[in-house]
Amino acid sequence: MATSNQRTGKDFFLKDVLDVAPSLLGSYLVMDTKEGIQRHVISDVEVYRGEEDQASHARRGKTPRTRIMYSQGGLLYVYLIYGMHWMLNIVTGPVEMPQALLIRGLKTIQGPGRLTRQLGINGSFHEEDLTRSHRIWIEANASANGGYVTRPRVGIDYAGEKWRNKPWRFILDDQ
DNA sequence: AGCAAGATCGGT
DNA sequence: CCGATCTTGCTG
Repeated sequence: MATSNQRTGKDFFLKDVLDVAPSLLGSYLVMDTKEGIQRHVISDVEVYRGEEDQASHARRGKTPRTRIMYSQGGLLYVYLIYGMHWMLNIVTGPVEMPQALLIRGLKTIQGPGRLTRQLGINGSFHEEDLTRSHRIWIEANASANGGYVTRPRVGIDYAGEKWRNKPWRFILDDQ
């Protein structure tokens, strides 16, 4: 019997970000564009977890910028860095627990700033709901291989030794 | 109001 | 290694 890929629902995003990260690897980031439906395999993600995490934007608590991270999982957190690169994040976990996953790479496009530019993701996607949006969502990949490696996160030297060294970057095997 | 820093990237 | 480019949040 033919089965089509199904949009990932709310429950998937309500888990702890450290559980969501490996299960997101291999899944499809799906976009509905003028050229039709595009599916990109997610291959590289990074975890930001709690106010204690000195690498996270939430380290200084709830501010206008970080308010989105305190939302229920399933929303997008999209922000501009260095005045030119849009960063694509997925909020995870329950309300009032600031967590997010930075999408660092797809199988076909490496680099968080490069992939948003190529896919046309910008500030208009901020706070978009992945479980309801008609232009962007996540689909499970039945043929995904579960293998991955972990590495320290990139570009967070300011976070101090304890947080700098957390192996919270998750990279799919066979890259 | 002013300022320093930043979850990056592309070119020397 | 360095500059681009602009938002954020802290300081005063």
